[in-house]
Amino acid sequence: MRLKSGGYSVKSKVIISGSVIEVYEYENSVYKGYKSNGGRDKVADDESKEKNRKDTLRRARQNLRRTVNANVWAYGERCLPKFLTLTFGDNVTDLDVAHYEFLKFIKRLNYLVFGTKVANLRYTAVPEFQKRGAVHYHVVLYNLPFVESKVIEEVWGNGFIKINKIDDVDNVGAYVCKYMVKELDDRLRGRKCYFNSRGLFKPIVIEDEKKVENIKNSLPGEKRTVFTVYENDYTGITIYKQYNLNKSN
DNA sequence: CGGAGCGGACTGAGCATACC
DNA sequence: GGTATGCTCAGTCCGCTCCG
Repeated sequence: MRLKSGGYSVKSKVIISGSVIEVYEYENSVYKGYKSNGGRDKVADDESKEKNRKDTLRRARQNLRRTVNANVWAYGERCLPKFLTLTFGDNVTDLDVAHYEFLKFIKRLNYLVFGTKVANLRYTAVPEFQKRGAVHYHVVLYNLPFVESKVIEEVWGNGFIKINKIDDVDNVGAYVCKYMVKELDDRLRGRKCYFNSRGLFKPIVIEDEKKVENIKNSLPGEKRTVFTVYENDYTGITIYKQYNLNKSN
């Protein structure tokens, strides 16, 4: 349905992130492509701020999950995805210092593996504060060929590392999200709570009514992992279903 | 010399935020 | 659920240093 503002309305939506397929069905049509006066022109009060932060964190987690699922296992048999945990030996608590070291590490590892300064390494990283206050990183490497963990530890050079291949996790995105800070930490206020390399695959969003219908009809019921109904101020009663084609029965 | 790695300048993608 | 805004930071290019 076209709207006079040039926008259109959507009743249902499908988002495909790798093997994970999400289906949204809205009670109220959702308008897209219209002009709104969103944006910022004043500072929110404390109560709104709290709400905004929770919103931000929820969305960040959602985007993180989708991005990871859209990229994991997307780079062929020879570059299977790996989990990497980077820990600082020294008690590095400053995010700027940590990020700086992290970026240098990515550059070195990229150079070692691909023999070029062009950034080929594809990754997603989530910083986390440990109990002792030190920063450490959970990284998903999407296209790293086999490298001995001893070598990676040398390249890191800031402490110890742990690397695992990812094989028996159905929903890697959800798994990584667990590492993302639960409550938005003050130390991460206004900062990125995860970051990606450029050039990653993006989740595919389908809004065309016929295509959505076709997909809905072809989804195998036994692969459904989530079914929830919730109410939202803007979409009304919303039905959410999630399928994972990797789900083992 | 040449490989490895750092860092500065520039640029644009995308994250956090605010509001509908 | 959506969009708009602001701005940080990741990628690129490339020159420099260090060190064998």
